[in-house]
Amino acid sequence: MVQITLPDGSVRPFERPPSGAEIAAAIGPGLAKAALAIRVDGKIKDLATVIERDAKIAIVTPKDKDGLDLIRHDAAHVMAEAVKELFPETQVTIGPVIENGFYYDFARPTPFVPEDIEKIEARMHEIVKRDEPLKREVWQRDKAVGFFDSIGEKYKAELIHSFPAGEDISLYRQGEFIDLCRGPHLPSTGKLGHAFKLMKLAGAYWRGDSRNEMLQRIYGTAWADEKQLKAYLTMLEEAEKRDHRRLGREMGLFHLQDIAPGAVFWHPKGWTLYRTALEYMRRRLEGAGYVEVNTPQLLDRSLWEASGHWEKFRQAMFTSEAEEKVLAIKPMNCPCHVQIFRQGITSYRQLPIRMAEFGACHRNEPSGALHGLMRVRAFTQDDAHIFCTEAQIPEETKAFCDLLMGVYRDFGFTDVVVKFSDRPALRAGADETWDKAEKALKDATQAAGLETILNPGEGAFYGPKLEFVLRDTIGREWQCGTLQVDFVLPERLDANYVGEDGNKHRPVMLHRAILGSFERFIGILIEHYAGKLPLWLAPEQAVVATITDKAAGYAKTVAAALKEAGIRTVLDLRNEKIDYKIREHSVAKLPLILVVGAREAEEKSVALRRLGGKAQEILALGDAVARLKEEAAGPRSGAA
RNA sequence: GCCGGCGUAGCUCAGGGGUAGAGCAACGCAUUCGUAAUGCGUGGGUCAGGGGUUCAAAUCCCUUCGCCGGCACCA
Repeated sequence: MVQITLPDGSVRPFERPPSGAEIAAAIGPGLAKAALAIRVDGKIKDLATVIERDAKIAIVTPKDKDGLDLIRHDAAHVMAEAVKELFPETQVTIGPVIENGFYYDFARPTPFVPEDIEKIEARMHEIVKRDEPLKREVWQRDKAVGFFDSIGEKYKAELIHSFPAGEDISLYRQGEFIDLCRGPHLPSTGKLGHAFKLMKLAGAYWRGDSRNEMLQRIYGTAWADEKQLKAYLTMLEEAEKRDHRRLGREMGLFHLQDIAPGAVFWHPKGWTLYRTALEYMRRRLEGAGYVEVNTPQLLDRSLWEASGHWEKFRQAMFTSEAEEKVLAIKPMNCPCHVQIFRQGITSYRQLPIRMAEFGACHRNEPSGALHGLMRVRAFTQDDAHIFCTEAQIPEETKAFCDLLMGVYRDFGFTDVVVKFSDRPALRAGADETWDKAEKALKDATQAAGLETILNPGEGAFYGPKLEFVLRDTIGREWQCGTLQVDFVLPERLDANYVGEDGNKHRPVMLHRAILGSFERFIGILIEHYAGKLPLWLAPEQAVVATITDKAAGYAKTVAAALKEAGIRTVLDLRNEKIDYKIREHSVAKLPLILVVGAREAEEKSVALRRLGGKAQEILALGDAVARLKEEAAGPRSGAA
């Protein structure tokens, strides 16, 4: 007698040890049909698993997150089976579940071409129709290695070699195809259903190492039903519509050009947006007790040798020559800031010094990494270095976290994940120093009311760091802010201050940024808002559009009044129908349209229409200006 | 950097050995209009760059550059 406890707490006795499928059938025929796997005391197993003793179980269906993962995992296996049938010379390697789908990496002498993908997908649907049962088999390790070697699957054999010795190996058989896999799996290929689609073809290195051979990866997406699949595909289309590269062009913000890979040509509107963000940051930093500096672009090689960049980051640095000297274009501002710190003698009374620079940096990013504004070679950071004593780390960190969260809020981001990266295996500095630095960072984030996720061993070699990740409207994550504790650079570049005791001491440097690079952050803003920027950031905030020439004189008065109030205003006096003008300015995502015709000119009013809205609001000119001035001024928090 | 795809007018794209095309945009003329596209007309090209095959190349081949999707990288 086996007692099976169901999720609702009820207990069912079975005469003989039942399989998962039998339990599902005992509960009901609907569930039996939907059943994909069984959860036994919290662990997912094949539906065929026989439950030998009393247990708490749950039947896994496509509605579970786990069930969906099973579907995706099986989709990968079915794809591998399809590939083996169509292209028998191909070797299979690994095929995991990923967010929204799955992939499988294949090894073959010639890469797949896009038409192959269609054939593979069609074959997958056939395999689902065949409804092949999946059977788990447990093999001895040596036998498994021998088997995979014998059928020419050397990657699988290599995988088994990397598994712990003495462990039995599980294989799953479906039709003619047999694959190394931990499982669990669906009972048969028919359970996969047809809500999947192969998405893209890509190269990927074996075991993620660029020294290894490149495999052919096929990505796919898979869902519990057609409706979910369609929703996902629609979401991808929506994401494409908010692509900052497309919107940047459509809205006339910037362009990129072959003659300057990884560098941005900012057009007037884009530059206005950039400046608005920069001036906002400048105001916030001033309010938070920072001083702003500006340092050279080209610096002698000797500085970079001293800082350690020449040794570690040479390949990412652009260099130039002048009179037989090698100069490097700065990839970072920090060594320059230490130079300013070193001028004259600094007293402990002056610390902390918060030194900010909107410094233009260049990094020679690999060509394949470049991506619109998100990954560029020339960029400007909202960079600052806080020179302080060890004792000041907690309060400076707390103050920084507060400032950062306020800034994100003002830009419209409230969902922020904080990652805490602690000491890496290879590091500089004594363990006691690390203890102090890590504790200080952690305490300070707590004091600032922030939860952190541990990122073990991912700190910089010179100190622990915090990383601030924003989540945008459609759920994507962007790492923007950072705070790094650095004991090394002050040492290498010989920065000192005179302490209370009259002796020389090393300051600690906190490297910190909130937006990261302006280029990238503006890209994120564009995508977050799908181009519909909040009023205070919009490059053109208002347009005054006339209905007839008769209102032109008055329209000029209205535009002048708005400009006088500091609102970025354009005037549209063109001889076009008002429908045309409204459509054009709406497509351009201009937040405020003020329509004026004979009636408004007569009454000294405006008809205000907001982007996306249908209704118009008739306001007296003076009221409109006063109200819009207030709205367009932007966030007030922390303003200096 | 690596694998695959792509590069034709400002944008979106058709054309695939024999005179370079469309829509939108731009420009001109007419229209003076009440909340998401008025009509007619005009101009616009090193078919990414270089080399080759051919009587003839946007088209076929080689190569360089750039872009796109991944991978690796992201100090």
